[in-house]
Amino acid sequence: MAPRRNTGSTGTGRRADALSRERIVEAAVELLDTAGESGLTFRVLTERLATGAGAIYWHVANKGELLAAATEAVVAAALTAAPARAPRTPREAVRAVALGLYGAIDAHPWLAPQLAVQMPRDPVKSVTPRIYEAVGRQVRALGVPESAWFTGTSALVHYILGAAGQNAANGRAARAHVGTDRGEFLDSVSTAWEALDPGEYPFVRAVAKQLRDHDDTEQFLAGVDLILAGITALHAPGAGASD
Amino acid sequence: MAPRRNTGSTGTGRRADALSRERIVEAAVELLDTAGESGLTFRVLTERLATGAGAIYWHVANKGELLAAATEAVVAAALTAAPARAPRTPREAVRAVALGLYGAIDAHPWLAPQLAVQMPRDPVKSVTPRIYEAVGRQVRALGVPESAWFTGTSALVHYILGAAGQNAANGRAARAHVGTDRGEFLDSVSTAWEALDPGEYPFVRAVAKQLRDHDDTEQFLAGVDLILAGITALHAPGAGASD
DNA sequence: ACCTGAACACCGTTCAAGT
DNA sequence: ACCTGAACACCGTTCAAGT
Repeated sequence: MAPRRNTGSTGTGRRADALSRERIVEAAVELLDTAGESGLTFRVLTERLATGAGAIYWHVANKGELLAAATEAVVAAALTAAPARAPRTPREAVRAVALGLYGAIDAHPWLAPQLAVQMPRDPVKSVTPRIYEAVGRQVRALGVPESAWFTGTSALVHYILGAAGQNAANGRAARAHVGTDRGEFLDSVSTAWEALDPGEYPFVRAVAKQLRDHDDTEQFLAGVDLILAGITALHAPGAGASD
Repeated sequence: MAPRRNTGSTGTGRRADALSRERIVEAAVELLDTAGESGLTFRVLTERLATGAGAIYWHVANKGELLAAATEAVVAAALTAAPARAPRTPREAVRAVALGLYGAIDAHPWLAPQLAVQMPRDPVKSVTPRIYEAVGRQVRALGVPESAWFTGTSALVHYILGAAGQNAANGRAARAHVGTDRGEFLDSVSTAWEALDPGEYPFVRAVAKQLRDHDDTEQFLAGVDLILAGITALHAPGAGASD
């Protein structure tokens, strides 16, 4: 049963700190950021907001809806934020949007699984069209034929979500090893890869040192460039290749 | 505390249906496939295997380890399975590996979030090196310089996981709408996209019909081809472009 | 209209006890 | 060495009752 929502004017004074869907979502994001997905609990949310469980359920149908709202709030903010430097070419514009999403997922690691699950769940109201619109506009600006728009955009979106998700999980894994930062963590993985069986894992051993030396963000952008190069190589023989 | 494991010879006759880590993992996969991730519960696992909870905990440290073991079993099988037609070129070989992973995630939708979380968690024993090895060997066979191996391989892996994850979530979402198959589901999404605000979502509206008409697997392979084209465009001016 | 908080059904995990 | 099953702490959700 869907809960009733704030239907508008309650007439007179509400307390300044009155409970609202907005405040609940805000508190949820804070909790997710500081304590991770398993840290978001109706009990601690209840304490933080100094209410009862029922109060939250009056504003929000269930935990899934709360997670969806938290996801949408954070992604909307990330897509709205202007890039540090105004992009001068379509390629730069694609990179900027990609970096914006990558950064948001890096800052809020709980976003990654959430986006994967939620994007198709409600593909209309949810965050999906926003992401496709933001990325797709820049693909269109590349000057490739319309038939290439959808393929190029969804390839980019899938790559961005996949790469950012792995990066976020890397951060979680690094944090799990006490006293280890991301660099040391990748270092130890690289060492372990070098020790794998040469017969079974020749390739992994060969790239182990590239894993050690790589910079996450650079690597991410290199992947974006690969897809961009593919888009312009398969389409648009003349235009759009400048940068 | 890590549980003790089966240390080997118990001497004499065990029951033919004796509990074992293998049987537990097998039952877990079955449960995940039929009931989804939320369907895997120690209680129903306990019933299915006709034991007590403690028995399972003797073989498996906790639920996370059980999920990791289930993931590895399924992915290993998918990577080992020979493709229907022997690939004749490096590009075909990349496509075959990509399709294998895509198909495994499509058949076992719970794999997608599991892979995202688990790959970095134990990047040595776990499934990660297997996937990188399988994909990377074919990238190497493309004939591009060694400096391009890692970037190209991780771009492909991230894309594959991202795309397969979205596809799996699409399936879940479609199944959630009663009496709706994947095609009807995408149809309704496409219609909804066409109804979005023209000022805010011009791009999404423009590609709505391509969303309706597309074939999931074709679309996935088109993305793989985009990355392959990018790899050969940015590297290997001479070799590797035949197909 | 909005909130309280006890109660319910369910979950992963532990552990003394058995064989 | 391997298994039993009651018990524990915790979770999301409901709902009669208050204001």
